[in-house]
Formats: sequence, structure tokens, C-alpha cells
Amino acid sequence: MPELPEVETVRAGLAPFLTGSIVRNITIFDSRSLKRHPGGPSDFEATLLGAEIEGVVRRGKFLWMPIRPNLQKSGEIHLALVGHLGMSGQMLIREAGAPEDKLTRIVITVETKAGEMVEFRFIDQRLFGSLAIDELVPCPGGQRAGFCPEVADAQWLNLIPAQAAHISRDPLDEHFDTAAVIAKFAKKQSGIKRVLLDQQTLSGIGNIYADEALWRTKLHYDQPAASLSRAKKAELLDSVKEILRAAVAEGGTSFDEQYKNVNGESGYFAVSLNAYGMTGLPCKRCGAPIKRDSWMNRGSHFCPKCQKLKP
DNA sequence: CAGAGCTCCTGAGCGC
DNA sequence: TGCGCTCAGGAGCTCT
Repeated sequence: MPELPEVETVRAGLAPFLTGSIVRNITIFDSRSLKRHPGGPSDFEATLLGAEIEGVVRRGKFLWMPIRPNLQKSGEIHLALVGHLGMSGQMLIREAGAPEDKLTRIVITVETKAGEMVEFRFIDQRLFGSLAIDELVPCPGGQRAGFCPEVADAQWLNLIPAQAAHISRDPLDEHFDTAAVIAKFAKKQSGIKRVLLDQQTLSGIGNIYADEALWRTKLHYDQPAASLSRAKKAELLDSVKEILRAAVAEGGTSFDEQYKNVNGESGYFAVSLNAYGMTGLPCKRCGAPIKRDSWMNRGSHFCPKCQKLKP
């Protein structure tokens, strides 16, 4: 799926259209994309229709949009439209009535703050992604729950959807606690790649950026996290931050047709990859051919010479 | 309770 | 042209 840089590219693309917009129409082509919405399609429509979207927030790979429903009941809890792209999700902004996109599962037509009618389209081949409406709950610490630079001050900035509340802060979060994550690494006997992919340890990293960060830090994917020196753990987190920042700046990685920004365009980070998808090509550091191991039902790309498993 | 493995699901691309 | 196989960037659940 889209990982942090791709989701952030989507978030930044959605925000200007959706912030302050009003939901005018909802079309559900495939209700399986609402599997994480407990009330089902009819409840989803009833809650969202006429609601104001207050902002677009991201933590890790989760996106949410706090909403003010049309029919606000007194004392009602604050709700948000929560989205996850899974492995193949896209969120596009199209002019109302634009030609349909393949595999569109849900279309939410909104009237923007500027009075323009646009369609927010949720597209998903494999149906691992989803949209849902969920309750917002207080974020521990009373700090901003996620990234939303467009909104300076709002009560919901410190709230997080219940279904995303277990997700740790991501490495680009202003409140990301590097020392705490290093301490978590020290307690993990699992291979470091598995730990990097665990969204409860730190969030936002998927298969591509895990492979890239491990290549940069010269670590084997199966090296137990706890076996790394403190300095190596810190170096790895530095690599992760640098790679994620660089990828955000490039608009994310488009490895195939699955990831697109809100205009349906590809990102440019793919040209910067050193390990992922480079199987058989020479390592840019030492020249040895990059290897791909089958690992956890997916691929792990690494340089067998630079990234050796240490005893 | 930490850790390993499985599973949900569909479509694109490739080789024969 | 068509069939069958392989592949895919996630995350939650279940069992040990």
C-alpha cells in the first residue's frame, strides 16, 4: 500500500478541497469498502449526508476527517470519517460528473468552501482499505493527535478515532519520541524489519521504506531488534526519518499503478530507491546484486554483502 | 504476553 | 485470444 509519504501526499491533496466542505451526495458502489463501519451503508449515508468536513488529519497511514453532522444531537460525541488505503486504495478528487475511474467503490460529492462541487472518490482494487465513521476519543497526553497543518486551532485536534487510537505516532510527528521507540526496540526479540512494520511500535512504515531504511543502515531484515547497539538503533531511526521526508518531498513512490495522488498522478520517489524492487541489480554501495528473500508472505530486498546477519 | 504465521480480497501482467 | 499462475506497498486475528 501507500505508506506514510503516499498517505501524506493524499492528505495534503485532499485538505484544500475538503476542509470546510459540505457533503451533498454519497454513492456506494461496493459496501465491502465500509466493512469497518459498524452501522453499514445506510447508517454511513445518514450520518455523513449534509455534514461539514472540518479538516483532514493523518497519523502514520491512517487518515481521518472530523465532521459536524447535519443533525447534531445534543451531547453527541465528536465523529470523524476515517479512511485507510490498505494495499491498493486511492482517494481522488474529480470535478463533479468527470468520467468514472476504474474500481471506484464509493463517491462522496462535496460542496467546497469556495462553492465548487467536487467528487471525493475512494478507489480500491483489493478491498483491504476502507472508509468508516468512528468516534473521536481523547489522545493521551493532550497533544495533537496527528498531522493537519491547515488547521491552527480546533478542539478536535487532540482527538483520535477509536479505531486508530492504538497506532503509535509516526517518525515525522512533532511529538514522536525517539528515545521511547529506541527503548521499545531494546525489548523486541523479533527481526528488526518486523518491528519496523509494527504500527504499534512506530507507524507509517511499510515494506518499501522498511527495506530502504535497512539498506541505508546496513542491517539485515532478520537481525533481532534487541541485538542492535543503541547507536545503531538511533541511526536506523535517523535513516527512517530522512527517507520518509525525502519521499514526502517527492510526492511518494509510485511503484506501479496502485498509488496515485488525488489528481491520479504518480509520485517520483521510485527513482531514489536503493533496495526495494532492485532484485538482481548491483547494490549502489558495493556492487553486489540485490537479493530478494520471500519473507512474511512478501518480499524483502537487501544487499547480501552490505546487510549481513550478525551473530 | 510477546512473537510468528495466516488470512481477508481482487485485478493486472506474464508466459504458454 | 484465453487460460492459469504469480504477484501486490497492510493489518488484524489466532495460536503457541
